[in-house]
Amino acid sequence: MLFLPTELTPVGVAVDLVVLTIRQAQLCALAIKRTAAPFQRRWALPGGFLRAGEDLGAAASRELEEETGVPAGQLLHIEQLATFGAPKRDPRGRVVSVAYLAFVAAELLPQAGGDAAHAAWLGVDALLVAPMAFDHSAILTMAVERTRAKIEYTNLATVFCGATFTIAELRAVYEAIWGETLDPANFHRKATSMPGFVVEQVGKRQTGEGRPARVYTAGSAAQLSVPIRRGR
Amino acid sequence: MLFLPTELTPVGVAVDLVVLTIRQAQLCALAIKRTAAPFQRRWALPGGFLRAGEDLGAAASRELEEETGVPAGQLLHIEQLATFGAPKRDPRGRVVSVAYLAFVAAELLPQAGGDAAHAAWLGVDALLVAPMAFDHSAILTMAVERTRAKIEYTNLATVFCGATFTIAELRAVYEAIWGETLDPANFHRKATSMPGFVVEQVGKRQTGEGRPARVYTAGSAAQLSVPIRRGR
DNA sequence: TCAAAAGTGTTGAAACTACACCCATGA
DNA sequence: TCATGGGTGTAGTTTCAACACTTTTGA
Repeated sequence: MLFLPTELTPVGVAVDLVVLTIRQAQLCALAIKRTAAPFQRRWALPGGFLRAGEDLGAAASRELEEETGVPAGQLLHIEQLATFGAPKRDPRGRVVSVAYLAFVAAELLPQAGGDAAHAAWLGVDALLVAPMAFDHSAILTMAVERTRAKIEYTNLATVFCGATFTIAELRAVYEAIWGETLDPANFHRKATSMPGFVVEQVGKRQTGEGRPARVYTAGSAAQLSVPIRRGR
Repeated sequence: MLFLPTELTPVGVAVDLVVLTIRQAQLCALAIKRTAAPFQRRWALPGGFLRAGEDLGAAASRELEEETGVPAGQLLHIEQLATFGAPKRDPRGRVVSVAYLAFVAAELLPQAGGDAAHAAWLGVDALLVAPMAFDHSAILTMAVERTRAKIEYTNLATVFCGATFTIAELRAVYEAIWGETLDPANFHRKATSMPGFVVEQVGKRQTGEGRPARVYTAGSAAQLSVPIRRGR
């Protein structure tokens, strides 16, 4: 283990982001349409190179704020997903990319699709059938799988809701991410009885027709003692 | 997103390994005693720099074989753990390290402690109380947590056993990794009734006193339909 | 009064824990 | 025959899915 930099091939270190939110009952990811070669006109994940003296997580947070305008904070989750480093993944040179996964509440996002037509929120299923730039389809696939698994045993689904939400809104998050419907009665019982999952607030809210629902905020239990289950 | 290499700080990309096995009913990791500065005489994880044109996973497998003599194959598991890239994690320069987690059956390992005194299998608890080189304590901590969680819902505990094993030997793996005892009767029922977890072989084996036990091999189900549970 | 969504009750099935008990071997 | 660990039986408890039913609102 001799040292830098003589024996080393030049390697670029990049950070790519899978930013997920829920729009129109669909799990959506932020995608950027490439305007230059390689992979011109294909969709790509937002990302960029690591800066001098910058921590990996800091680079990811910086990119997230640049692309969405949302500063790192409470109604937001960001975690490292995996690192992709196949020798030929970028035709221009050797680039190792550390992928991050972020969840953002839709209510925090600017109304429009972003700056011009080159950035868009696209449903992940639609995005995955189109060919994406680089190995970004593989990154997105892994991100969606991780997300589907993670909301089972953590309270991270609450991040997709705003600061306050009803149990039905929280259930809609699970249904959008898993693509299956859940029994409203059983989900309600489970969510409200799980210690630390959600915290009841004063007041009620009506979302369309029917009886108004109680309002909750996210609880403090990051790990759920009993998982929320998908179909078996 | 202009390109390489002008705007980039020189970054070294390394691969570090957490290699786990079970010895004397203890979860043990392979550690290397550093002989040079920095962190001279501290324990470090095995690792090295990524080579030109080499995939990350290939670099990890290569390091694993170099350090343990075990070629990548059946009785072995290796997966990416996480990437560590704090700016000051290596005092000699900027190094981003992709950590991998490997499980090896003890029976595959050479009998002695390895080549000389600078490599050793140490119990993870003992290793974690001593100060390690770089941020390797953090990497090892994450590896142990991942391992403890992962054997709950996958069949990876079988990797720590040899090609064939008894249910009691498999139970001993869980007990070593979790540091708690499990009910032999209930564990036996669960392991043998789980579809695809273990496959019964002809023959029996006696491990010390008592009735000889049936012999099994690992089944094909990577994910267990119902988790093996630790104490709640 | 009706439709719709929120929320509670109930029941039968399944899974789990704890532990009693039998089986097969060596000493 | 005793000690030891392998393996099966079983009873009480807990969890869960399914769905009936009540509550609260707007139209």
